[in-house]
Amino acid sequence: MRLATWNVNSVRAREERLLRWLQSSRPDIVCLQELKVTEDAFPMDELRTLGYHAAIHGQKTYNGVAILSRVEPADVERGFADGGDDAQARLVTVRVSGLRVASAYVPNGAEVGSDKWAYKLEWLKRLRQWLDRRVPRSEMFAVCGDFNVAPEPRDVCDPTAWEGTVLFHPEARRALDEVRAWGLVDSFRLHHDGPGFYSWWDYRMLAFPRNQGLRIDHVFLSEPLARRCTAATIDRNERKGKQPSDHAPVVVDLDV
DNA sequence: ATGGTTGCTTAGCAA
Repeated sequence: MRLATWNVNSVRAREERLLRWLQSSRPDIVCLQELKVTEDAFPMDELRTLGYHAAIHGQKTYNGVAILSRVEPADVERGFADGGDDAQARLVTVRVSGLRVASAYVPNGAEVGSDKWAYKLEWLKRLRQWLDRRVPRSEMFAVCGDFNVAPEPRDVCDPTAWEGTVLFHPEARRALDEVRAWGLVDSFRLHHDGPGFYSWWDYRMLAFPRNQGLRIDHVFLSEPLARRCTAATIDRNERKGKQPSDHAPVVVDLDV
């Protein structure tokens, strides 16, 4: 089974590329982030033609997440449902093919010290609490998405320059560590050790051709599922060409 | 400190 995550940065702007990529990569399950549309504007008919169902948590203009799957999903859950502020559409969860899968769009945080920064740290804390409350560690579980945090120096093109920014800040890394301490395995690092692997490159300053990126998109797996992960890749090719997203898809293969 | 780019929405925000 092939599982992928991709921040498409507007599903309308990326519709053609998304459809083309689905046909070439043939994933069974795809977590999408930054749809920037409500559910009624989601290109459901086109995706159905390619054989996908979709669980959508949409929002106008900002955010918006979805999970595409070849098998019809069950138990669709939107947001944390923890009694806190769920106004921003950043989390959707399904059960499908014996797995539980979550698509997450962690807040960017704008600027260290801002309200949005506080919201980012709080959101990661709520994600850990949600895992504690809702997901048994024995489950085959994957939480995939744009975490807007690079875990380690090897995940950053220039760690010294990026140190202390919202994407590579000690507090954000600690908050992500707390999420992972639930018992999540970074699938990409099961298969690749070195630096130089990134999933996001700024549109500006020729960041992509210079490979000045960060690895902020992740597929985190529960222990039972991590044991079945046979491959993990970042599809750099999808960042090339006309009108790419600023993020590349991350793809894992699972022996399930 | 600022700028560089893209997307959504209509000059400015978010990333």
